[in-house]
Amino acid sequence: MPELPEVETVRRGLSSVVVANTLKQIVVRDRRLRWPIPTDFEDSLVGQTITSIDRRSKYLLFRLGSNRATLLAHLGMTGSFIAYNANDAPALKAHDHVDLVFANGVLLRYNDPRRFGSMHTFRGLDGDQPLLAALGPEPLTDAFHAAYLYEHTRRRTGSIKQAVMDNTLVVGVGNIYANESLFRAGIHPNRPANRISLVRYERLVAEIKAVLAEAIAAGGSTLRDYVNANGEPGAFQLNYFVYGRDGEFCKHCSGVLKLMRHGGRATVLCARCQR
DNA sequence: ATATGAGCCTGTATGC
DNA sequence: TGCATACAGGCTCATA
Repeated sequence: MPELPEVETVRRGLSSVVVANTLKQIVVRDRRLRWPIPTDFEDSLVGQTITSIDRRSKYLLFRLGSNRATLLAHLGMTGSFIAYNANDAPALKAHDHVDLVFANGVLLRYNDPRRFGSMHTFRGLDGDQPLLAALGPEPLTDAFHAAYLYEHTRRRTGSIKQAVMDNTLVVGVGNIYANESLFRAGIHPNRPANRISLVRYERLVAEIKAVLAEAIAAGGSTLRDYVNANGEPGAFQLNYFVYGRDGEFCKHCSGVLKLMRHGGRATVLCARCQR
């Protein structure tokens, strides 16, 4: 399940193979993603050159050369982009929904069993895109800092776990990294967001940045589906303190890790280390 | 502004 | 062995 580190790893891998290359052919086998792939999708891409790939939250933004447009893609829960040589690409598998074929022989294949991902092109500013307009700051930039988080949680009585996963507050912190950063910061996931001091927010922000940066450095986490642009898994799952470890021992105090739920999402915590 | 829950979707794991 | 069920959970949308 790609979160920010996984999407960033994909972005880097894809950039090295498609930037400065021109799209020759688009094959859409199934338009039914999170939203249907628009019928003008293929025409808006053929002949376009990728100038760069950016990331905003967990969205990939393929910048197109001549018409100042952008291909906006989201991997959802189970989406993957894998780069092949068009000559020796493997046989089609289930859920290979889209192929992007480049003039230099690169084939980008999008596979997404659960079809929670999305893909469409747009022209104009990112901020005019409804999917991007309301997003909070990027966690790895200076715009995301303790005072910001403190100020924007003064009226939030809901749990800190749900707050850090709210994309209007900060983007890119999914369930896994929310669990990990709260453990690392020693904050109980149930704690109301407006009952956390600025000092503790400084710790939390530092841990969110650290865990995301470490995960990117490890090539992301692979639990089941995630692979990078070369089809390879990440390694950060080996460094989890709490996620998926309920019933096991806390790596700090050896207490037994507890399972609870926030908004239907699994939360794992150490009740002794997190207050 | 904040909070909650439904719904999207299929593969995998579990229980009977 | 089959079948039913729960779960995984990022995201948007509707509702309060």
